[in-house]
Amino acid sequence: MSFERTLKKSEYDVQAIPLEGIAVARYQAGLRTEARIVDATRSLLAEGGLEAATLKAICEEAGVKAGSFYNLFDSKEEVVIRVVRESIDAVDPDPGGAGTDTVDDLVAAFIRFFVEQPEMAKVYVIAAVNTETSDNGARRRFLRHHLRRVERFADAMMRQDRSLTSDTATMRAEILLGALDGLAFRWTIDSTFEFEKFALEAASRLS
Amino acid sequence: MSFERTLKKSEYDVQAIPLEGIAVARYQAGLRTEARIVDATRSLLAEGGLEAATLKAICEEAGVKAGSFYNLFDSKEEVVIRVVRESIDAVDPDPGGAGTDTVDDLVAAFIRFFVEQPEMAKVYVIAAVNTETSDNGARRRFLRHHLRRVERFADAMMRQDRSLTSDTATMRAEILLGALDGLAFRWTIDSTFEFEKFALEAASRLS
DNA sequence: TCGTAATTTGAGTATACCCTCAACTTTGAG
DNA sequence: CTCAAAGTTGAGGGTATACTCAAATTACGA
Repeated sequence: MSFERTLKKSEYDVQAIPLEGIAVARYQAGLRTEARIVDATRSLLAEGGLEAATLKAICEEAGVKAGSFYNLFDSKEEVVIRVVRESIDAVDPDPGGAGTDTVDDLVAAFIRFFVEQPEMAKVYVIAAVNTETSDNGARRRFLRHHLRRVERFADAMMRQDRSLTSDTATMRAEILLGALDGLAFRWTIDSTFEFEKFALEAASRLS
Repeated sequence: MSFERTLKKSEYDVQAIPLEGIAVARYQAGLRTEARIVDATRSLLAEGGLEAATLKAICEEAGVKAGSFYNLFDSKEEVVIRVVRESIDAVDPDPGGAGTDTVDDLVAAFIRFFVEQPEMAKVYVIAAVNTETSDNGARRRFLRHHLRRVERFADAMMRQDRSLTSDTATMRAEILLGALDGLAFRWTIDSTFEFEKFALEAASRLS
């Protein structure tokens, strides 16, 4: 077992940024292929979830052979996580992190992610649950993402109510996010569940 | 595609109960084997989750060959679901359904399931999420189980507060269960999360 | 134009899984 | 004791998966 790992092309910024002393020149062809693979993955995930996004399907959709895929990515998981993260970021009410978002904004963004991109949301849930035992790195990424979100919710709560201490705000944020996650999960089991209505009700009771 | 399906031995009550006109006599050997398979599955699930409970592992642990397994069960899923269900029933505060359980009882039972049988709880979550697209029967089973639970929570809430209407009680029950599920999910990602503390806090805010 | 290095190929490896089935052995009621 | 039915065997079918690599091809800076 080695602690080093090969850095893949896709991990470098566009156009040859040196990293750890190693420069990698990117060709246009490679960048385009990378984009096609990411697009193909996004489309497959949005259409049929994780089940549909097999390596074979991704490569066919992207018009690429498996070898090319692995020239650019370390694993299938890598591209899946990247796509899911991009999808979440796409509904962020305050991408710049200016600290101006309200609790309502954040709740609305959460709801929007699940309502507008249900398959992607399910992938997120499944990946988060499945990841636990096996991949430690992925698990930590999910945790970090969650903690950032808790912090933003807590900050928004404190901006709204100056008398809140940081601790109680964090606790309330965890509970509100827990409820939202749970209701979203509820909805993945039964798509007739009125997720939005319940989520808004929960938010009003918990913030 | 056929709408009929073969009934397996394990689906009959012990000792030859006729069902749909077909009687099946059970031998002691078969009953013992069935028990060994269920025990092996429970032990593997509790130890290493779904990942550990492969057919091969189950058969080895039970000291049985694959053919024997399939003489008794239709599929691996069948025995897994049975074990998970039994585990949930094992912490039921009111197994008889006498209608005497309080909200606190139900919350405590929920917490106990996750704290005492974490791996089993994860299996429950994973199975519920994964099941969605593929197996429709399993999905409906999970949904039915959830709805029963909502009903029990709602009933307990109404016993506690006579002024509650059935609708608002149901809504509150859904939200409380959502929060509990979400917090449990949160805890599967990070085992240092103080699940019990947050769950109790959520319960006090939501009931 | 040249040569290095990025990219692509695609057949193949490795592996894991659930499940089947025809032949054989054991059970236990009558 | 008999014998039909229950139970058992275990090799292997079928299918899917993610991933590898040596060799061929292409891009593009110098």
